[in-house]
Amino acid sequence: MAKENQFVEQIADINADFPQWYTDVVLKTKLVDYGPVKGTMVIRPYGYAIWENIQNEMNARFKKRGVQNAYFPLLIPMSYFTKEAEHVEGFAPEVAVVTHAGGEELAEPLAIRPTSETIIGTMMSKWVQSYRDLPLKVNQWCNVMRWEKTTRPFLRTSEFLWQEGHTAHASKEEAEEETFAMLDIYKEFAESCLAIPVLTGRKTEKEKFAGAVATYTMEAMMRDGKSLQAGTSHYLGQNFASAFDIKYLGTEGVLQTAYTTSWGVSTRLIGAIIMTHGDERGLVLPPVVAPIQCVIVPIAARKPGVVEACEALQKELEASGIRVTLDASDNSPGWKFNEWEMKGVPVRIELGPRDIEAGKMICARRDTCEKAEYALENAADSVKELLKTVQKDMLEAARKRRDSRIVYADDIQGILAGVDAGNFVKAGWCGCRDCEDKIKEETGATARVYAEGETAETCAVCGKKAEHVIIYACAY
RNA sequence: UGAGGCAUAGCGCAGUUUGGUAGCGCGCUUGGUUAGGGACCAAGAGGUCGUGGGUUCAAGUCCCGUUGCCUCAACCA
Repeated sequence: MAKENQFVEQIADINADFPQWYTDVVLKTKLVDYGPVKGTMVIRPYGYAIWENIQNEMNARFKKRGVQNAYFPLLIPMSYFTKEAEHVEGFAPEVAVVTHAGGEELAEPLAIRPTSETIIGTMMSKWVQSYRDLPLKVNQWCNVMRWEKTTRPFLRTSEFLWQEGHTAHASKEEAEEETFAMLDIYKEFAESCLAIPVLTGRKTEKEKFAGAVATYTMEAMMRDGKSLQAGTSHYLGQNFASAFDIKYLGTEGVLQTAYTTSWGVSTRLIGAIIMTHGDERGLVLPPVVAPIQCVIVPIAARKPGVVEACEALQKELEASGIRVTLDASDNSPGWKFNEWEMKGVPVRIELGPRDIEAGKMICARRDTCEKAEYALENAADSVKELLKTVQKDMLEAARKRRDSRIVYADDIQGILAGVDAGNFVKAGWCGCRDCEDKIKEETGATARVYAEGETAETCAVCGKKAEHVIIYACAY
């Protein structure tokens, strides 16, 4: 019992105090540390490795769609922002501005990018002359800065890392298709790599990106029932192309304005992984992006042959492409079990004299905490198979949790009761802004996304005919 | 930005009411022992008490300011 208590002291009880659990976990598993400037975080190697795995998976998908990586400057002339009216209004309050450099006040203040539509639009206008230059598809991995009031590691920080893709097209149809295709890629990525089931669809006018014609989102349900916007894809129409003069000569020899899109996901995805899969023992990382997929814990390491057997197994797993670590530290096996569980390593192998004697190993999976015996022969195949199973089961478990917590409501009390109980709530909406505002005001929930293809009789607020079904939830 | 809470060794805390030489547990270092869910013994190292000012013979403790963090609310990926 004393040992149980010791374990509990490490991180807050996930059921009793989820926000504290989150903070404890991200710090204690060494994903992040706080930076010296308010709202900044240091992404430590264990956290950054997750980001690198995310980047690798996404880059492969982007490149398949003909998107090339590039890099645009951090500093953007303030005047660029004023060219698109809605955009500047939306971002002005949170832009950090450089006013001095080289010991002098600058003639024109420079914005630290909160997003790069303006500078990329400017460059695109230079690069696009002919329909032959289209479509133009670039992506950049970079940092952006948004001066937020309240911050939390990964979920909301003053500076964060993301990718932002920007494309320009000759036609509306093509640009819209690109917008949807990227949303599909995000969804497929979230589900197959992060094991996070997402709801995708359009945002309301109130919730859309400043300057977009339409914003499409993927929303994920966190353990506490709140929704996290995990990625967005914007159809920008000709808003930015007009403002930044992205024009081309078409096949008819007529000058035309292009259509653009932008889309992004951020390090917030790491927060989504933590809050979707985490449990009372700490992190549970999906194998595809886990920095360490498998840890080998030697039992009775001093007995002859144990270390050698563990090293041989490590080599074998490494050779087959598994990210494996051998924990050869002096800590007791029990200590290591807890430590690696807190760090969310998907599969743990226990290997001791008994197992070696019998030609076996014990594999414990992190998602269910089940242990099972496997033959040491073909160990790499068994571990690979197990990692796949864990990945698949994590998605299924998350999907079940989420689906059991989507409810319907007819009125505002129903929405309030639903979100208070940690649900996503589907309800009819007449389409007017007043009703949307009223829900926010009275329930704290916001319209996360349109429920495509669903119908309802009446608006939950005003009782008039419902034009849409909306998924409401409290959001991060 | 509004309301509340917190800040003392790497981490978690006591000490503040009533001012009087800086404490505890874990971790860390060294040596020895250690088999499967946070091992044990022994000896050590480690703190200008967030920060600036004030009161006092004397401040972790009292007074004023300030910064950061946490929770809730408003704004946002």
